[in-house]
Amino acid sequence: MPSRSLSQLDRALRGLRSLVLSGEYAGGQRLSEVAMAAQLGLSRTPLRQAMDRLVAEGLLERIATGGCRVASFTKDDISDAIEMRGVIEGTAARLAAERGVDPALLAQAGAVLDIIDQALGAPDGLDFDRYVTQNAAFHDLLARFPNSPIVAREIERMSLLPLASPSAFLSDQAMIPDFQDSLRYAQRQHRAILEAITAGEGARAEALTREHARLALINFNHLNKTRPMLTRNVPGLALVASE
Amino acid sequence: MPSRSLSQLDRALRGLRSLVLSGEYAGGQRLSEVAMAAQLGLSRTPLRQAMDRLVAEGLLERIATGGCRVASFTKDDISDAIEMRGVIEGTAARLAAERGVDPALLAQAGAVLDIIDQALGAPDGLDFDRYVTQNAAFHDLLARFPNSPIVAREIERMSLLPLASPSAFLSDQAMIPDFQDSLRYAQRQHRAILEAITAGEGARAEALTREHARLALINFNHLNKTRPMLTRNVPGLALVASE
DNA sequence: TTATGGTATAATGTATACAACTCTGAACTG
DNA sequence: CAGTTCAGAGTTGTATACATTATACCATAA
Repeated sequence: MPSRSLSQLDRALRGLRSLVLSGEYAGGQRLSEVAMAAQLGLSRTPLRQAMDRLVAEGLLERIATGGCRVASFTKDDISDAIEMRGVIEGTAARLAAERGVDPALLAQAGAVLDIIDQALGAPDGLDFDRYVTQNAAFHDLLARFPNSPIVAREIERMSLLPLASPSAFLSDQAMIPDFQDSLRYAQRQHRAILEAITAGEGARAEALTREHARLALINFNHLNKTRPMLTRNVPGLALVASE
Repeated sequence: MPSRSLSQLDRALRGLRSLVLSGEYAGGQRLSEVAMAAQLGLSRTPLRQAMDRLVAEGLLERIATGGCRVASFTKDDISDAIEMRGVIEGTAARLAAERGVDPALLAQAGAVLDIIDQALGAPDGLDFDRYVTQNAAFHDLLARFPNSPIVAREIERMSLLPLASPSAFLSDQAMIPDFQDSLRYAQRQHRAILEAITAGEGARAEALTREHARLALINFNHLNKTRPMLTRNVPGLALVASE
C-alpha cells in the first residue's frame, strides 16, 4: 500500500508544495502551522520539517518574528533564476567537454535525442508527453556528464526554483501557436550541445547551453504577453507578483 | 544576556557545525540524535532541525534507512566547489557590468579596496585580519551588485560549502612563504574586476572573477603538497578524504 | 479621534513520550 | 562451519504537551 510507504514528511512536502505552487496561499501570506497540519492531516513536527525544506528551496520565507510566509517572485527573479540555471548547466557542459564524458552516458544522451526526434515527427504532429519526458531526461544526463556531485547538486537546486526548471513551461496549457517551432529549435540546440561536448569544445558547449536555457525565458515572456491569465494552469506562476 | 537571546536551534547549528568542521566526527560517521542532543545540552527537536539545515548545506548526508552521517569530500569536490563559486560570482560580475550597479555600492567597494591596499602596505608588513575582513566585505558587495536575490542566494550557498568560501584558506595557520604575493595578486584582480564592472565590460568581469576564485584552488593544492598535516587547523579540511 | 497600554488569544519554539523500525548479536539449524 | 532466524536493544519518526513569545483587540486617556 503506497500510502503507508510514504512518510509523513513526504506527505507534508508534497501537500505543502502543491498547495503553495497552486497559488492557494499566494502572495506573502503567512502560513499557520496548526492550520496547515490540520488541513494536511498530520502533526506539526513533520509539517515543520517540510516548511524548513521549502524555505531552503526558496518557496517559503522565514519571518523574523517566527513562522513562515509564502515567497513571492518578481518577473526579474524568474528571469534571473533561468539565467542562473543556464549558467550552471552551461558549466556542466563546459566541464563535460573539457574533462571528457563516460561514453555510456553520451550514448544514452544520443538515444534520448533520437527519441525526441521521433516525438517531434510523430504522425499526428507531435507527441508532447514524450517530448517533455525525454527533454527532462536529457537535462538530467547533462547534469551527470561532469561526474561531479557538486555540479549535479547545484543544477538540481536551481531546477527546484519555481519556473526555473527545464520543464517549467512545457505544460499542455502553455501551448502557443509557435510552440512547435520552439521545440524544434530547442532540439537543434540539444544536438549542437551534445556535439560540442563530444568534440571537447568547452566554450561552445557552455554558450549553447546558456542560450538554450533562455528559451524558457522567451516562453515566459511570451506567456506573460499573450495569456496573462494562465496563472492557474502553470504551477508556480501564481507566485509571480503581477506588479 | 546573549545566551538567552540565542535560540536552541542557533545553538544546535553552531555546535553541530563546529563539531563537524573540526573533524570531531569525520569520515562518514553516523551521528546519533540522542547522543548529539545530550552533548550539546538540548533536546532532539532543535537538533533535528539543525541536522536538516546542515544536510541542505551539504555538510551532512541523509541515510536512506534513517539518520544522518557526516559528509566527506574528495579533492575533486573541493575543486569543483571552488570552480562553481567562481562561475556564480563571475555571473554576478557579468550581470553587474551589463545592467549597471548602484553607484553607492560601487563606491563602497572602492573604499574596501582602498582599505585592503592599506592592509597590504601596513608598516609591520601585513595587517592580516584586516585583509580577511575586507576581502569578505568585497565579495559580499560583489554578490549584491546585480541587485538580484536569486544570484545573492546562490553565491551565499556556494560559500557555505566547506573550503569553497572566499575566506576558506585565509587563516593564520595557512600562511605560506609566497602568501603575501598571492594576496597582492588577488588584490590586483579585485581592482580589475571592479574596473571591468564599472566600464560595463561583462565578459572581462566574468572571466576575471572566475580566475580570481581559482586562487583558492591554488592555495588548496599548495596546502596539500607542502603541509598535508594542517588538517586540524583549517576548518573543514578534516572532511576531505585523504585518498 | 488618535495614540497608547494592557490583556487575552493564539501562535511558535522546545521538550518529551511513544511507536515503529533498524541493526546487532547470539543461538540455532542445515 | 556457514547461514539464518529471532529477540533485544537502540534509533529514528511522529505526536503531543507545555512554556514562552508575538499578535490582535479593546479600553482608556490625551
